[in-house]
Amino acid sequence: MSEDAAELPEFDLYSFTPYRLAVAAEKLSERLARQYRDRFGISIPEWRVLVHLAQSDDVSVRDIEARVAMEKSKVSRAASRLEANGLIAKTRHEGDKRLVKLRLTANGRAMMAELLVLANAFQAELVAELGDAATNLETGLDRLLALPPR
Amino acid sequence: MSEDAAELPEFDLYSFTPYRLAVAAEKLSERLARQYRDRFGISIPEWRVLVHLAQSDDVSVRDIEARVAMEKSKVSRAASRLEANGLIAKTRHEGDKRLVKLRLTANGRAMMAELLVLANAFQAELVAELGDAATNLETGLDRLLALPPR
DNA sequence: GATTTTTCGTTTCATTCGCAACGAAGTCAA
DNA sequence: TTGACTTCGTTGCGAATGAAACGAAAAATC
Repeated sequence: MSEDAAELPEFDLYSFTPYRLAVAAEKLSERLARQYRDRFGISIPEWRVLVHLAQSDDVSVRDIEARVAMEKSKVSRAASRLEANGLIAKTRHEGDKRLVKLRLTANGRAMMAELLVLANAFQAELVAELGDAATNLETGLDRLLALPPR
Repeated sequence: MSEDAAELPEFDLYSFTPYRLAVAAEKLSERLARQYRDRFGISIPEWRVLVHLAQSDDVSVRDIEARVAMEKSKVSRAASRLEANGLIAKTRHEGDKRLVKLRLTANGRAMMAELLVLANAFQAELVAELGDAATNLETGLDRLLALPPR
């Protein structure tokens, strides 16, 4: 008997965790990115650099690469744009001349003062929207982020 | 008195949910993408198209755009690559000639037979790795994905 | 102290992306 | 019918991306 095409294994995209996670992340990112863009004219990579600089001054590109999960070329380009826009200053490290020191300018600090308030509000609103599930989500993310790379 | 730079609001990047979610999603995606690439030579957009085609045949670009959360241009280009590689066939819809009908070729089906097994194994392994937290994560994602867009 | 190795940040290159514009096809309304 | 409007999929364009190559500087090795 001539057979139909073989059956494929069962698989449900909508319960596939990597897919769900990607869609959820994109959803939040887009929501947030819209705020940054509209209010401050910055992108997500730029946002990450700025946030890290707000937490600790005089950081190198390498530091940021390690701490905010971004390729160094991405960091480098984001930093250049931020410098061009007068939000950060780039100077050479005195001791080790390979390193760059990134630091918020006065303008940058002023902007971050606004931006961080907004970010905190975003987080609070999100937690409120999620209700009970907020705790579940964070527990899951904790565990996931703690998984060894492979 | 000349004042130091004003204090910035407290903000912790590592407890900021959009950031955590983005990093987690990227972590899983990368892990998965490596498998696809190494074993089958396909990208994530191509993967999404293929998976949807495995679930329901004769789909249009518009359908995929709606169901797998991808821009139509991304779908279109992914489909073109897949066609060039002989994994799917593109034909015009008979009734409405604007539409394209996408369908797995025999080669495509054969590959998906393998690929889907791998995907299921990936999911199972992930759940095992997450342990209890797997349920938490899914509950959180359910709620997050159900949030109205804004 | 000279020379190999490593680290740091930038830049080049090819690819991919999102957005807008487009032609083709279908729908709707006068 | 005819003309306006919408929908579908592709493509052109400029921007962004990751990977690799690069020069400069520091560290390690001999």
